[in-house]
Amino acid sequence: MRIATWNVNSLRSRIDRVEAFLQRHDIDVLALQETKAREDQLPLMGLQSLGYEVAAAGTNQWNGVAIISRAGLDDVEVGFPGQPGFGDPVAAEARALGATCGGVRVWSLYVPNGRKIGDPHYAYKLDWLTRLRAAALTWRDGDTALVGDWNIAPTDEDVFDIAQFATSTHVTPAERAAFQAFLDDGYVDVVRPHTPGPDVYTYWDYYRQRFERNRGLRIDFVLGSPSLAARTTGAFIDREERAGTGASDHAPVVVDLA
DNA sequence: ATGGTAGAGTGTCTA
Repeated sequence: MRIATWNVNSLRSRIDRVEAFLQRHDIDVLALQETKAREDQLPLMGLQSLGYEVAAAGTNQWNGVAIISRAGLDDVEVGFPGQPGFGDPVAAEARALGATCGGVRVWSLYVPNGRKIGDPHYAYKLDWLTRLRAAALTWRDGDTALVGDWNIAPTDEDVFDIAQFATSTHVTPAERAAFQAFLDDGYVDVVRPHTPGPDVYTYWDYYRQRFERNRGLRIDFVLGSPSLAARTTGAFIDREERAGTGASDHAPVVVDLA
C-alpha cells in the first residue's frame, strides 16, 4: 500500500495537480492539509471517477484537512479526542482527520502554525501537540500513521539557514521537544531513512524564489507506530511537484508499506 | 523592522 501526505494549499485550485499526482504515483491513500474548502465545496467527481472516496473537514479559508482513499475509508473521525479549541471551534476542528484505510489508521494533521513566539497561537500550538501526544499514545499499538504538516523543523539540517530562524517559530526548543516526544513514545520518522543526503526539504516559501534556490524546510512528516514502521519499504519526497507554475508551497511525501 | 508571493474571497487575513 502506498500512502502520501501533502499540504496542497487549496484543493480546489490544485485539483488537476492532485489527480495527476494520484495517477503518476499510483497512490492508495492521500492525506491533505490546507484544503481551504468546506465539505460542500469538494471537487469530488474526478476523484470518484478515479476510484477514490473522500472525507474532509474544514472551512473555506485557512485550513482544512482531507483523506482521499481507494483502500477503504472507515471510522472517519473529525478531530482527535482531547483536541483543544482556539477561537472558532470549527476552524480548530479542521486540523485533524482520522480514518482507517486498508487496515491502517491514518491521521491527517495540520499542526497549528504558531505565528510568533509569545503569540497566543504559539501556546496553542504547544498545547495542541501535548494533547495529540496523549491521544497518539492510545493508538501506538496499532498500525497508525501520523502524517501531515507539523510546522516544526526538528533539527538544524531541516532548515536552509538556521541563523535566519533565530527568533522564529518552527525551530524553538519547546517545539522540537514536542516533536521529539512522539519519537520517545515509539513513533518513527519512516521517511528519513529512505531519503539520504541533504535534500530533505518538503516546503519552500513562495517568497524570493526559495524553491529555485533550494532554500526550504523539512516540516512535513510521516510518523509510524512501531508496527507500521516495520512495514515501511520505501519513501520519497516528490520535489518535482513543487516545480513550475501553479504548485503548492509544499511537496508531497510518499511512503510504501508492505 | 519590512517585504516578498499565493489563496481564500472583495475586506484583509493567513501562511
